[in-house]
Amino acid sequence: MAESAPIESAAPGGEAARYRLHGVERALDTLELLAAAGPGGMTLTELADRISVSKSSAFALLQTLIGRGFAADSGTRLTRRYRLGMALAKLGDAAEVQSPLVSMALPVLHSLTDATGLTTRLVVPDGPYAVVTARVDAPGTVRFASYLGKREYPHCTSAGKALLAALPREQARALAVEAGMQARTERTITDPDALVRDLELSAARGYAIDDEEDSEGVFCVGAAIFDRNGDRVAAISGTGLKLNRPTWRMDELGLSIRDAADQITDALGGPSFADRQRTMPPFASRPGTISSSSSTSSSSSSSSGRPPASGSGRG
Amino acid sequence: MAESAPIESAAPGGEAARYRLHGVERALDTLELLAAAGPGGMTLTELADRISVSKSSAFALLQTLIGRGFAADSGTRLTRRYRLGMALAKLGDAAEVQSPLVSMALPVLHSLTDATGLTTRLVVPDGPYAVVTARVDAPGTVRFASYLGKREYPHCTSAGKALLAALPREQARALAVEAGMQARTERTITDPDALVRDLELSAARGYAIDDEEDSEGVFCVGAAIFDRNGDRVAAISGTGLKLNRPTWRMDELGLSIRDAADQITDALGGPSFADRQRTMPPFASRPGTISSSSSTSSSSSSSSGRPPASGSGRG
DNA sequence: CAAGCTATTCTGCTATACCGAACAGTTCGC
DNA sequence: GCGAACTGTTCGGTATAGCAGAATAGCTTG
Repeated sequence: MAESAPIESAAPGGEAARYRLHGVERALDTLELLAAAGPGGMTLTELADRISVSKSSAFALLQTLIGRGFAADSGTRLTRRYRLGMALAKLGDAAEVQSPLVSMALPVLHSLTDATGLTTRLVVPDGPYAVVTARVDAPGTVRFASYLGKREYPHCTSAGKALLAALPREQARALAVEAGMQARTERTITDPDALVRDLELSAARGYAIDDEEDSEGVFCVGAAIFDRNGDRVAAISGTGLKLNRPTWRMDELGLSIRDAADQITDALGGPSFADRQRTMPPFASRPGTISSSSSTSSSSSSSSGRPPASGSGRG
Repeated sequence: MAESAPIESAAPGGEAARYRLHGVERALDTLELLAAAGPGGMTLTELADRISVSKSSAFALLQTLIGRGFAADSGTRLTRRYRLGMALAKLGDAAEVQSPLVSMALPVLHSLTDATGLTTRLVVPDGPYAVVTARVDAPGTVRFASYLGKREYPHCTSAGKALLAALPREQARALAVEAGMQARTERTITDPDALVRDLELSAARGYAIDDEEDSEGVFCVGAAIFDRNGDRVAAISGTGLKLNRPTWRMDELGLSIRDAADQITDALGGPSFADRQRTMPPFASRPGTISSSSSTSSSSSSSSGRPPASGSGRG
């Protein structure tokens, strides 16, 4: 309609996506939507609605995905529901192996779980949050519900606090406030000043503790991982039931976690705990400009590793 | 390393591909190619060659995948290599949860590993082979290299033999021969008649044993899982080091594996070991009229496409 | 038995995403 | 130190891939 005017689509917002394939994006949308749908799966019309395409397009999409094992269907014509296919399990497994960070962390997590009996996790920062990237379940007993990709709060989880404690004080405070500092249990720290004091302690000893602050009866301890620039790139944490575990025991576990994190930091060429204590005063405000964000190198979204609208989003 | 022979069986479609989206298929090709590339990843031109598209198309494809976290790149302009992204780990995790079979099997595998100290796996049949679909690593010691999607041989692995032993005699024999019955160690059974005798024993006791037949120093025991039609749909297996483990111990473990498999079979509404012994004589040739292969659903290509000339009999 | 939902099939039009070729860096060979 | 040769990146024209919309078929409900 009207003049085609192929001039500059002038898309408001990010134009970092110059070479983006429309159809492929829809397919990825579909996969993520199916993942979010849970075990129940979704119906075709529901999916077509959510990704804003016609039913016929969604149908073709699903046929393609199913033919390759990336999706699966069940039920009869009227009761049909679509879910993810097992081809993705294979790729997900390969992705973990191919990720340098995960492949280095997994053996450490395994031996940590063997030694302590805790469920251990690797998380990476995403804005204020910590997203679970790898996990090793503890044997026996209950399994903690932590699917990969889960976003944990910064103010009430050990991994979140470990990541915060590796930042300058003001920045850590700002991130925590940004995420809301919502009360999860009676012991959740909801006051920014109290949190800052807790982070100071965490930075000084090299590990953070969540003592039933995120979930009743559950504690966890976490420590950050640093790259060769001294920037925090991840954190590991160990989770267990508070039952029969006195407080002093958590500090003992904290040291194990800190050592394990240092193993990975060392493999990355980063500074050990002792190094960090020496070179950078714990939790201090770093001199100079803090934010440093706006550079927008934009050559490609590769090296930054940060998705366009990640940090401030949330809503 | 070590050409484990069975390469892809990915059905090129040929039929039922009426509503297939080309662009999406290329994206999925890319992902599977990257997965096969291993930790080293691939270069752009290499990938463009393998999927038969121009470099510019492959570039756009990768940009799209990277923008969504489905792929990742590293290195500088000339040293750049592409690999899978961590978004796939999240989806793979979700796919496991959504798969009814896997979600039922995982708790069983966990407790089996807890109880026996073995590394346990869930496999599903794919033609003559058994592909690993879920896995629980044993604590400590060595980890056995078994990525998800690995195809195991029918004639020299416990899971493969357990699946064969759930078929009519002639069909099992044909499948094993089709897969080659290649010698993997000195103890590998390479004679079809000897294998059939071993399968008869396996069917009678309800579990199969691989005693260093696939890998030196490694044993495993496996048992099949049946659906409500009495068809084998999967198998579970436990793997351990032969070291210090006498033969009679393997039979003890076999009973545990068989019981665990029966738990899953029961959840599926299938016949227990005792039921099977009663209704169907072990490893007998079924009368020709039984609709073993052609399952009822199969409306679309949902159930796995089997390679054309597989030994499914009936023509 | 009809109403109302579902997944499928079909067809034409348009914009999508291919290709080929030129550009721009970086690392080799000599 | 220069050029050859390889990488990834950019750009436009063009055919085709894949979109929307409506019509069909199947099942479940009242």
